[in-house]
Amino acid sequence: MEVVKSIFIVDDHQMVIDGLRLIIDTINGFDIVGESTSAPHALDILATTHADILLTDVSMPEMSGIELTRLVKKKFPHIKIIALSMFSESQVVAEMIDAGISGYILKNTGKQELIEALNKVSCGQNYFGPDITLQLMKSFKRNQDETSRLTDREIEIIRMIEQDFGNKQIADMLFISERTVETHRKNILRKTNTQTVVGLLKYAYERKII
Amino acid sequence: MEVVKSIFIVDDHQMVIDGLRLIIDTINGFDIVGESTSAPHALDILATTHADILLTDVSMPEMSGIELTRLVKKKFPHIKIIALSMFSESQVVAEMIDAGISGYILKNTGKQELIEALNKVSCGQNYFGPDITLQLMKSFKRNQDETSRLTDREIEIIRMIEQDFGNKQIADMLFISERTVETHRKNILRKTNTQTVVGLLKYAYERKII
DNA sequence: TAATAAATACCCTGTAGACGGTATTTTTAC
DNA sequence: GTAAAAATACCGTCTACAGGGTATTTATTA
Repeated sequence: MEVVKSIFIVDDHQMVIDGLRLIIDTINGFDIVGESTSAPHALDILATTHADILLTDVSMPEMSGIELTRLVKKKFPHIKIIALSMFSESQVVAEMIDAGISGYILKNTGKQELIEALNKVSCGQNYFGPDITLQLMKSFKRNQDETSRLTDREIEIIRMIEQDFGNKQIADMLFISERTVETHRKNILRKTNTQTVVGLLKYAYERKII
Repeated sequence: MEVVKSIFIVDDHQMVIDGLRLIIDTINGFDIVGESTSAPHALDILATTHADILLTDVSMPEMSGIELTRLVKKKFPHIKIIALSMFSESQVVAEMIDAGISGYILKNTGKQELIEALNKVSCGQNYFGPDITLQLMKSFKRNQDETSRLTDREIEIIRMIEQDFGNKQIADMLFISERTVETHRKNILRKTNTQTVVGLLKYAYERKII
């Protein structure tokens, strides 16, 4: 007898959830046990609902898919997570992988990819669409000599740079030395492979870091 | 016998045009003689259509309301122009006034304002909604010591600064001296009342200059 | 045609920040 | 408990650019 896997869906657009339901209803072996348009809300429900697989959007208003993934993996490590996204930004994909996802699929690809992902993940494997893999390869190549992931502190400082604060001001606000801010700035520019503030901000905007 | 004024509408959203039609149909003394969702297209039609009043959107893809206004005023000086906009950015309003509009109304205000504007403008007067007047007053106060309108060249340079080009590069691309770029940059910062590139770009983004 | 605005150009000064190091403490992870 | 990652900190150099002038040529407009 086949084991039916239970799925929980989180996406801030109800329409997307409905679409996923339609697709999943056509395949055997999976059962949707819950849904939510809000990540924090989903966390609450998951405490009282048994789910094997969590399908979650990446960009959501209250809480990003990355944060949700981290929290779910912490509280319910047995739940496998598949990320759904409109974009294949390698920075985001990398963070999601780091957060513990088992799969990442693009919303604009066909239902076949979703089905394959569900099957793979449900039997313990990972699934990343061809586009994603390609992106990751590129990104890896570009950053093979650089650990390019920005730290929380660095992102915090990027946000302040964007507010047009100088090193002195940032130092005062964070209660750290101006030297430290300089170091952070230096590391940020190196990691993002940019040379000036303007280039950095473009980089940040493109990757939706700020 | 009342003279019926003919109106031409330009807005890239057909929905807005339809809404305006509904409102204008309820009032006497006005007749819609044409419409277009494209500014260049509208210019063509106006050559063969008699219109007294042009209702135009401010932000449109191919050609902005400002450009359209300038061209219409040049080719058909008798046509009175009323600008429609979602925003009351004083910079934009000022440019529209400079271009030769007779009225400026916000899209989110009631139909009463539109009717009043049409009546005022059709008998040779101007009409600017209370919000607009307020904005202009503020702006005037802020810039009374500064001629703050940016020139075309200056905006061109802002766009290049945004692309993260240095003074040297900009100079080369525009075939002018680096000194000239420095002067422009200086004037831009003075006019926009900003100190750094980042501040300038924030200013530009807020006012939708770039 | 006279006046005004815009675009062009040069010079000098001071400083913020980009870029090169090195190094210690704290936090996280295994 | 130890290794790795992140955050902290300092130093020197050098350049791009902000900010202060002044001035000429080229539209534009009255």
